[in-house]
Amino acid sequence: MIISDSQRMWFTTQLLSYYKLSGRTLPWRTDSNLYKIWVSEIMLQQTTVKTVIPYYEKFINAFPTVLKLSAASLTEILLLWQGLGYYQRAKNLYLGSRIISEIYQGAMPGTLNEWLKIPGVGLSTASAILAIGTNQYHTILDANVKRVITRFFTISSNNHPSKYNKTLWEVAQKLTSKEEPGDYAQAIMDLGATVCLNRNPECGKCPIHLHCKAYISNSVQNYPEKINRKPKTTYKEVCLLIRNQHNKYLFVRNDKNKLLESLWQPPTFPWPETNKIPTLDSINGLFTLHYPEFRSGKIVTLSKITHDFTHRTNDVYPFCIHTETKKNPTGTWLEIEEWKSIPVSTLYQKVLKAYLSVEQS
DNA sequence: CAATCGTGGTA
DNA sequence: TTACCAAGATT
Repeated sequence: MIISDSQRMWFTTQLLSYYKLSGRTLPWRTDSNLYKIWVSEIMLQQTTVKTVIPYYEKFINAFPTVLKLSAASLTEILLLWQGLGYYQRAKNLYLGSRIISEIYQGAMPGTLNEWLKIPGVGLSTASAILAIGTNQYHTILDANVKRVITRFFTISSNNHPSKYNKTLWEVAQKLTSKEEPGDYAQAIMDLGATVCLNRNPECGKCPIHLHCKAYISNSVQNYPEKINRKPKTTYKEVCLLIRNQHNKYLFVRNDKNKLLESLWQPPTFPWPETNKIPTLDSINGLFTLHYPEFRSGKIVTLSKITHDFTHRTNDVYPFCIHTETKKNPTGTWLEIEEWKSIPVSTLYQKVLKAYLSVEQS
């Protein structure tokens, strides 16, 4: 793809004046610094601005500097992150804050290679941080940029995803403003997020639509190409609300599975039968296998909870077990409403809230 | 490198 | 209701 200097100049000029005129006012754009931009960029990975804003405000309020963040505990951080998803990001921010505090003495890194060593920071995020934070000449390639440039040049993958991605990086780089790379990065993201929308783009409001190949050929809806996803599978599990003689419930931290790792939840075990649902009688064998110390006591069957992830559906079959154990298992005993003091995923918040509403009725 | 990792919004 | 998708990185 050949892009001349004059093409680039026109493209960037249009975007920069668009940004100056109608760029969004966002929390991480006011009273900004590299730390806050880093936090915002991590939160915004695969997550919409609207969802991020309240999380960002709470996070920066609790951890206003990288040193404050590095002095926190992972639990404190996950408490503020719960419900936002992709929890490895929170752990990476924590790890990164420790690196910056110890290796860089709290000074935010100023080069691309330094940022690329921070966990969770890839090429696009590192470039965004430096372009926006320091106006260094770096190119970003996020979903917004991909949407804008695949439409503008009608770029297709032709079943060569690797070559496709390489082309996108090259085009994105050739278009990047050399004078104002920071504003340019924010301009093209604002355009993608508010005008060049995935569905129902508002091409009439677009500052570059007159030269947009997809607009000219009336094929905007064909770009970018849709991602072929694997068919979603259903995963069934039994969830145990284990209640002891002090009216406390057992919570455990997920240290085994990558999904929802480091978050807390009631104990669970997988339900292997695809076509049968777990019942009081049928869970007995597996219950004995997984939690022999809690075999005694009454068992109450609760309603199924379903939760959709991107790649699979979880069907959770909760049971409430009454037990009188003096053993101290791995985990912690809490009053049912005390789950709010530990980080819990949206999935298990659903389970707990449903149980609580049944308990009260 | 294709699969994995969360959640809420939207059509 | 279901499917798709968002300021991607990692393995």
